Amino acid sequence: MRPPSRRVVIAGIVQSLQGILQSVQKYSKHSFKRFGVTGPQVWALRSIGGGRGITVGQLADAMYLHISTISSLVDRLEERKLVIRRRDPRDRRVVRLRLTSRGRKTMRATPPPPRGRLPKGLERLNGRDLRNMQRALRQIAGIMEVTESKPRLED
Amino acid sequence: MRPPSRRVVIAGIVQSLQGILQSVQKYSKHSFKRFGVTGPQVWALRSIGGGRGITVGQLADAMYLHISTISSLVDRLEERKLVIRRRDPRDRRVVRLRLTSRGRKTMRATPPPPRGRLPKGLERLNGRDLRNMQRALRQIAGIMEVTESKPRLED
DNA sequence: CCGAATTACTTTGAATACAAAATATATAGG
DNA sequence: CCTATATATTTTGTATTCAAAGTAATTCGG
Repeated sequence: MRPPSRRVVIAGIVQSLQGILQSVQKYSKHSFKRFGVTGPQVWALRSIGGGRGITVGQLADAMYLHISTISSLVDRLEERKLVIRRRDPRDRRVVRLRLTSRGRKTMRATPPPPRGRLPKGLERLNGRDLRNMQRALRQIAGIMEVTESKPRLED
Repeated sequence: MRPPSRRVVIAGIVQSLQGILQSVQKYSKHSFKRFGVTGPQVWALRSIGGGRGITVGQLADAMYLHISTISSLVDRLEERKLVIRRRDPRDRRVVRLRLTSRGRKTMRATPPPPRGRLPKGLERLNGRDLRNMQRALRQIAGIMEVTESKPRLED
């Protein structure tokens, strides 16, 4: 039993990545059918959570998404009475978000979405695996020429 | 100078992955501004290529996308006179796709999109890095619980 | 204190992506 | 032959995503 050829390894890598990209969408559809909320919506509910009034911009940072994406996502959550928008009286440019009781119930009922699950899952890996993973992803990012979006290290 | 903490490494990993996911879209926007075709469109042009009449279903397989996604993508390519749809006379359910001369010109003028660029980029890595990468992506896929979409190894 | 710049968010517009329903054609069974 | 089933594609509907333009509120410089 000889080791897999470079070609096979490369094909496997491309496929894994494709699978990761799609698992996000697959989860989303499945979640919508079962619980009535999509993946990003679940993720947003969890990010808003019990905290008292995360802002739209903070939510965008937390989810690594464009503010306008969050804005329309929140529109839908608000339509479904899962979230409430409230202008901050001190700085009236700011909108603060809170879960309704329905929102909290939905949040508790739905399993965490793939992207939300990742950090916790990584906790269980050892340091060596983590460093390898970081290296690998940086290499991929380099090949795909990612322009470092937001260099915030928060440590 | 102490080594980065686990937290920082994990944050870095999540960010890299997010960056990879987004680089696809970023490239697409950039490509559209510069060349008038988006990433998936470039990828489709290349997949159709010089071959004589790939079908819509085959293109969906090649790009790992849903047929309906391809159908509307081809709509846009056809509107812009980059592609021609032609019903197969033998089996009139089948639609075969070809590039127009404009389509070929556009294909040659645009750089390959991220997802198309990945396999070639990986060629330049050494075996150790490739194996590490495969391991890393499998771990991530495991955490995200990817349901193996299409087990086609083509080797 | 007032205009300019900045900040926070929303709106608009377009592409991508999937699923489900609809359409059209082909094949198989009786 | 004709109906049922299968296959290939399109259509419809919704969500996600980004960028750019627009709106409203705050802050800063003179």
